Amino acid sequence: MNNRQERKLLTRQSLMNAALQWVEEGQHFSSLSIREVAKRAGVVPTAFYRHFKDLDDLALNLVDELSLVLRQLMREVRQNRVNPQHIIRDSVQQYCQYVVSQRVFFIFMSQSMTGGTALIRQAVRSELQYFAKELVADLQRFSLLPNLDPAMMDVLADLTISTMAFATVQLLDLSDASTQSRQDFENKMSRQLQLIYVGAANWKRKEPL
Amino acid sequence: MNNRQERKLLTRQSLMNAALQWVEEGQHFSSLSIREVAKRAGVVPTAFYRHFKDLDDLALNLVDELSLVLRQLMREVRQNRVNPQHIIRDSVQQYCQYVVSQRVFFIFMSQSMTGGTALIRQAVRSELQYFAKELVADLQRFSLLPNLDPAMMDVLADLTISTMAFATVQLLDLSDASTQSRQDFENKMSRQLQLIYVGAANWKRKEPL
DNA sequence: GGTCATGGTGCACACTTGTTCACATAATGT
DNA sequence: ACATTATGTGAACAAGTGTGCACCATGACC
Repeated sequence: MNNRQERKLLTRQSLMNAALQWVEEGQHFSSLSIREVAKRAGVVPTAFYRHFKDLDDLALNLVDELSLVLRQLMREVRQNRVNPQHIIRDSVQQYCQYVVSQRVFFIFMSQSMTGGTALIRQAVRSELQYFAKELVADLQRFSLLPNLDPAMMDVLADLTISTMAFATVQLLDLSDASTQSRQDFENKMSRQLQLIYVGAANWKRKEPL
Repeated sequence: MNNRQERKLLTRQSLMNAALQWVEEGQHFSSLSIREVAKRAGVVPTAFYRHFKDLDDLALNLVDELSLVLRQLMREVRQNRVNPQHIIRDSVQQYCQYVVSQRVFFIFMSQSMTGGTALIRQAVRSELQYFAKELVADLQRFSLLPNLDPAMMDVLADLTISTMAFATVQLLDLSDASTQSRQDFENKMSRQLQLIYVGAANWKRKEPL
């Protein structure tokens, strides 16, 4: 047979995909069992232990995959940036499309933010933090919003991420998948972000607490 | 013995409390079993069926309880409103305090937004919708933000709720419970909401999409 | 006071779960 | 070529799971 490492990575991937399949079917990750994931991966239960200590371990590796997915998302959105007049609307549209195409990862992310072990929540949160940091970097790179001091910049980034994250949950749950309601949703999301950035643009340094 | 109905309500409440206890211990609701909840309620497993069809049924009733908790929260915050100069900061502070005092309900809410059955997610979401509606009503009652048309008013309300919901998740997870980090958190949350409402105040009707 | 419905009990069943252990098989290193 | 070591197998166990059933005690009702 082929290289042994490759074979190992292959079944390992099978296990991770099996877990994702589980959450894609609407089940919660925390109700997944070792036997179930093994069965779906077409492997005997005990083989699981050759790859992961337990399901939390597997989840952490899924977060790593999620991390890659998020980074690619950022790259794509950054590259396709064209007209600065429509940054928000265009970014939102691309974002939504990406979420739909990578649905299962974002479901997993949503579940893990409130679901898993403290460690897993921590891991997901730190991914989002990274996202926020990048956003701040972008805003500074183009010298947008010079009226915001660094602290407010962080607040703005966190708020942006928070809004996107919550919107993502709703988008994933959008039962009516018609083009119309998708469009409505994107409009609403754009409006929300616009509201935030109008606020940022009009922020005065000395705003009281 | 006492009235039979009372007795029934009592064990029913025991079951619901047992479920809450489970999530309070950091477990996810979806990994709760009938036998476990029965054991914690000090009752035999089959007795469960005298009160609920299954665990989803119980969860729905928990959402009803959650509903009451949320309504009381609104009432409290509305009553204690004093200085309009500090509405946001004061409301945030009261809100955070309430979340901490009713911790378990908000954990359950967080879990259920991304966790449970479609039906349960729906139920929780509709509670939040109600919250948003009330917020809009308040804003209109005091004729604040007359520059916003009804559609933008809804956007603003949704955004507010979204921000609060996401912040709640973080607050519940705040490992460091020191007064200092609590204070920092409340400040950040206040800043975020201020940003939003500065945006709302400066919103022009004709803002492009 | 006798009947009945209600809510709780205990047992039973078949099924799933995590984890162990001895074993097979085939790629790898020498 | 041979010994080793990594990966997957299968049986086995004790524990936990949902749920059906017969039962029983007792408050409710006429």
